[in-house]
Amino acid sequence: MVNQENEHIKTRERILAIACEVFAKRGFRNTTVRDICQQAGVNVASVNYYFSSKEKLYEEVCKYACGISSQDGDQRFKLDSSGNPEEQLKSFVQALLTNVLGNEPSSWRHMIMSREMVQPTNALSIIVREMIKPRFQQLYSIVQELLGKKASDETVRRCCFSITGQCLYYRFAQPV
Amino acid sequence: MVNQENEHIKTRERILAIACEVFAKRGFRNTTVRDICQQAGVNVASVNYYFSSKEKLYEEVCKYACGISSQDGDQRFKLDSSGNPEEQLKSFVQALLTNVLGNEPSSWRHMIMSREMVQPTNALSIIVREMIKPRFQQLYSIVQELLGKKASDETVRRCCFSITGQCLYYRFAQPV
DNA sequence: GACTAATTCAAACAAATGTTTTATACTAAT
DNA sequence: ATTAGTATAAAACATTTGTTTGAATTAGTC
Repeated sequence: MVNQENEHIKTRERILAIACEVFAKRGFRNTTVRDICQQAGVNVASVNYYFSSKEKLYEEVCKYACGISSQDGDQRFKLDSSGNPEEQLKSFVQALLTNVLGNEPSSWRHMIMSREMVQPTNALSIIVREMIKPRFQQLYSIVQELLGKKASDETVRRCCFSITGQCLYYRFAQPV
Repeated sequence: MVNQENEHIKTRERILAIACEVFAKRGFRNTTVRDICQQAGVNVASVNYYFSSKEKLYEEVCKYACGISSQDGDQRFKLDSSGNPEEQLKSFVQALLTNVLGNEPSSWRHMIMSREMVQPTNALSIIVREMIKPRFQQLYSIVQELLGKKASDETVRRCCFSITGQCLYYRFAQPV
């Protein structure tokens, strides 16, 4: 076999897809390799064959989440950079909320993100930061334009914290 | 031995105290009975002897957290029901923030609460709800008085969500 | 001081779980 | 068709971990 990139995607991707869901749903420790493999319909050894360990698989899941974020998600976030700041902020919040609260396949990314925030695992929270930082930057510029030049950096940051805080709270409070 | 209530508190309480910290710090699944016992300086069998299982010990920890909440915490919350609504709200937020952000021994309660919100375990989140609900009620009445009679229930609730959301966000965002 | 109940301890047990192994089936190039 | 590299499968392995056991020790009671 020659083309290592395009072949065997089937099982490898199947594992990755299932792993995303179940890691998001149950967390790292509550997820067993056997669970993933059973749901994916592959052999138990497959995880170590393709990802060499459960931990590496989880890293791959996180990277995948970040990758999607810079494709899918951020596109949705960047759609309307045309309107005035008020409208931009409105659509930003709307996009964030639908992303955060959605039950669609996209929501598992935020589940993993939430987990990482409460229980950071290794250096993976750094990867997660790659997903959070750009969004925060975006929101920061919107708020800055909205408040004008006179607003101090600290003020703008606090406003951003306040906004994202209110949005993310709905995710955390969902089980309550 | 006769007085079952007052004797042997030493090791039992020592286990409980350590368990609170380590469960809060590492979560349920990442905590081993051996860890707790080693840190507490007791034998491995002690957990099952006094609490009959790791899960029951965790329940006990949660109940303990709620118990403290209705003693310590809520006292701090109820201190100044004298001032006007604005002051009450201010002191409420202040109390919540110091409780949420504090590194003192009291903060482990909120760590466990946070975990339960992201990853509810069994019916224990019900117990946690006992800690959350009364506070929310308190905040609700403050906000209601602040907004006047004309404010709808939904409006008041949303304001409460907004406030607690902003406060709790600082806990979740701490690792970031 | 003897006796009974409670506690502590070391060891072992049993189940779960990540990982490795070894053999077999498959795929593609020569 | 043969062969070499790849993928899959079943079983076994090794470790972790919650729990149990049974003996030894301690504490309280008469």
